[in-house]
Amino acid sequence: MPKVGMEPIRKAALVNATIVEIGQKGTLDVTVAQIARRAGMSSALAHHYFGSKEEIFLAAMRHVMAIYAAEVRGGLALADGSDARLRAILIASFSATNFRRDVVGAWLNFWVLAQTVPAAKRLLGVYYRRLNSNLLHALRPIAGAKAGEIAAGLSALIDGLYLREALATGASNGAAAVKMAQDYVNVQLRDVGR
Amino acid sequence: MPKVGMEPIRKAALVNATIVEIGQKGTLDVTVAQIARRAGMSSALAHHYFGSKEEIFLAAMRHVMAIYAAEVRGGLALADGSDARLRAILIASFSATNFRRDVVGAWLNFWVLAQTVPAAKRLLGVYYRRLNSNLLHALRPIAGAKAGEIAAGLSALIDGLYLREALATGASNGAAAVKMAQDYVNVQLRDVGR
DNA sequence: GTTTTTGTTGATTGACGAGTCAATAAACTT
DNA sequence: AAGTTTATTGACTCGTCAATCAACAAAAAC
Repeated sequence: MPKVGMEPIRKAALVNATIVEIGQKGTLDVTVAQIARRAGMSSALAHHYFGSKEEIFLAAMRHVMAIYAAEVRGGLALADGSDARLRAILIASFSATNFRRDVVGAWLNFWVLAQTVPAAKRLLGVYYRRLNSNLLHALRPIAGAKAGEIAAGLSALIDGLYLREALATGASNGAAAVKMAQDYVNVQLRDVGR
Repeated sequence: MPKVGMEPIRKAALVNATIVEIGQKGTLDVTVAQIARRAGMSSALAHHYFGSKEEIFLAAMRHVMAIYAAEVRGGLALADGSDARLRAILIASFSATNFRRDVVGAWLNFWVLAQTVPAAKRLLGVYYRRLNSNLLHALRPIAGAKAGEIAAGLSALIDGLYLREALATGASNGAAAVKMAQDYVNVQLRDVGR
């Protein structure tokens, strides 16, 4: 019963299934068959649309990052002033969509993937550069010369908070993470002199 | 040419080879044969001594953590006063032995392993609890009520710095990491009022 | 000096999984 | 209506790898 125009639907389903599967299993060691099954199709079809497992992984990674980027952009568009901009970035980083357990689990595994697969590394590089640029833009007016240092520390802290979330057993708590990151910035700024 | 008393030597060689292999390849996807080959023996012998691949991984993880714990203990033994204790922990965390690229790469992969293998998760739990207890012990006298919060932030920051190191391309720089972590503490303390 | 323990490996087994292929069928094109 | 494109899958290939086994050798124990 082939309906035409399935490609984007199938691809999207596979991408979502990949994120859930990797995040839930907590490893990149998921089979194409498992992903395809979760997405409601045969593994042959998954190969048909993506060509290889690696491509599936990269598409999933791209998707996670795209969602994140969109959310940041959305928040930033409404933010007025440096403090608000900073806050918007943090809120997006730990939002319900991005800070969900399985998504964070997927992130952790994409980090690992980036160690092996150049394309994944490039993707991650894009993310880091964008985050840094966003942070700098928000910080420079209020932190001056120390903006660079604070941005570096903050982004490391964000990564660390993600890592903890991936391993935590309790319910995930984005608000607490935002609070901790925000506190870091506040204290650093107070040190600079507002 | 079987010399007797090989067991501990072989096991140690396998553990080291495992860390290097995982760290260098940047993935848990290393075969027993690769590890054994690097350690100068057949894969059958590796199985003979450890029983399974998982046991080899766990032994390697235990080893990395044992080295780290020993180094912290060593530093702490010489440290006089809270500031010195804190400093000792940070220096050990980013020392040349523990902050080596392949070791950090192995760490990252052990994090992933902990998502799947309960025994690995337990091991990591031990590490976290010990780190937290060490940090609290050093911080309580100088940070009072805020000690818990600072310890949590600091350990997340340490994790984040490890993560960056695992992904960084340039030469590893433990001193910079120590500086950043130390700065975090300093600023937080200044906020509390010394 | 025979038996047992310890060390060691090449060869084999058995499972699993990525990727391919041939076949089937609905839907568009002309 | 014939031909082409798109969707879809079951069956198969081929490689890889963890784990086991049988066999051999040196030391230690008896």
